[in-house]
Amino acid sequence: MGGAAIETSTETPEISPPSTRTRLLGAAKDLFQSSGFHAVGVADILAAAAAPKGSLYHHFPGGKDELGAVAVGRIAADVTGFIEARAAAGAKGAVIVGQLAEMCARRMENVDFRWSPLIAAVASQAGADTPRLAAAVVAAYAGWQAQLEKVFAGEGLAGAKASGAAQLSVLALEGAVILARVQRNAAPLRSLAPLIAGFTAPERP
Amino acid sequence: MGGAAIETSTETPEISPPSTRTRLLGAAKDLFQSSGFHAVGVADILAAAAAPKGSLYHHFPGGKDELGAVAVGRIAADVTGFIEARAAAGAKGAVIVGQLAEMCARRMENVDFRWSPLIAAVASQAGADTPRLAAAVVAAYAGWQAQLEKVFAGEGLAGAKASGAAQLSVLALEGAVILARVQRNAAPLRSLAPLIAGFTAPERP
DNA sequence: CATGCTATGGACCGTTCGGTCCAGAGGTGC
DNA sequence: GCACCTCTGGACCGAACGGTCCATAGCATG
Repeated sequence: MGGAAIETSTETPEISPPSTRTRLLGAAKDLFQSSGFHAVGVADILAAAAAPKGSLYHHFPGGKDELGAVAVGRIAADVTGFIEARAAAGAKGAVIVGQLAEMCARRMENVDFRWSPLIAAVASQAGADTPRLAAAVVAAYAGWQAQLEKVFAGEGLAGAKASGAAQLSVLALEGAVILARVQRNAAPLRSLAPLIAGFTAPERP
Repeated sequence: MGGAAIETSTETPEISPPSTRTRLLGAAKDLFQSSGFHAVGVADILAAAAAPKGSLYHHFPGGKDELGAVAVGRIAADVTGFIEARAAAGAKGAVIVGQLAEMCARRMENVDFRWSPLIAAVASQAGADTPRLAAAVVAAYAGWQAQLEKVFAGEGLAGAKASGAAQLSVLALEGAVILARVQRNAAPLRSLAPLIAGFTAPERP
């Protein structure tokens, strides 16, 4: 394990070793998105990350729950970053959602629909026994929605309308991902862009 | 593989013992919708149904997988029946979807969002290790979509448009259920009716 | 009554689960 | 050198998992 490289790209204000912890998170992200939370065992994550058990519980004393929560946070941050970048580039909200959907579609097609982006697969499994995971999921959805709402508002939609459009975007994306995965067909994802565009179009006379 | 002829065995075709098999199915339906597939153990189902283990594997030799598949078939049939009834009564597609959403909203509010209708919670967990469950989920979505498509077509929408509207209805319902559950707020569900209505409104001249 | 079949009641099984514990490697400051 | 700390490696654990097995209860038949 080369310890020379230092990645400061992530948060963790303290000294942050890039190696094991990062690999654990990467493996967790990938596996949770592939199979959901309950279907993945810590042994699977450990194997994928080539890490021993002790390391996991050293870096994540909260165990699987905490690992899942942080992983969801990372996934959410990926999406958040994408939205932010596109918004900064001046893209309209409907376009951003369309690009997000197209990205999801491509990635799912590439792996034969054995994996799905976003967190729908995890969202429906967070319960009282996994408080941190549940909180992370709530935060992720709230974050996306708030961000999109700002974008929509920025392009002139009235408050309630912007909020509704943001909510619709998130729910449609998650629903489309589920449907696409089950049907092994990206069509639902590709139907989103015109839908959002229509919803956010200026009022009809 | 296509059709996925899941034997839903509608309503006790033989001598009807209202007993063990029915209780098992009811418990399975409820628990899977509450917590998803992997999070529920057969012991939980057994306890909720007050049935011994032997009975489960007598009635469902395929084990948990088969039980889940049949349970999903029942859930799907419930919804199918509702759509059929409303359609027969002459309701428009958009209205039916709105009523479905409102029904979901009410039920989720009643149990403080600890339970969700439909099968989103199960859909994202069906994998290669649960072939029957996966097939049942596919069949459920396909069934709803086909049924709604027929309703939309019946009220004058062109083929592609009717198909799109049906797909949108299903994906939006599932997405809204997930979002509503996570946020503990039925607002996403209540935003659906106008959305579908707008989408299926007659083309502007 | 004897037979045969379905359904039930649990004891029991091997596996896998998430989690704990501790010995020690490797670095850093005194 | 020594003490101290973070991090790694993996043996180990009790509990829970899904599933098998069989004795037998109930109830139709011959």
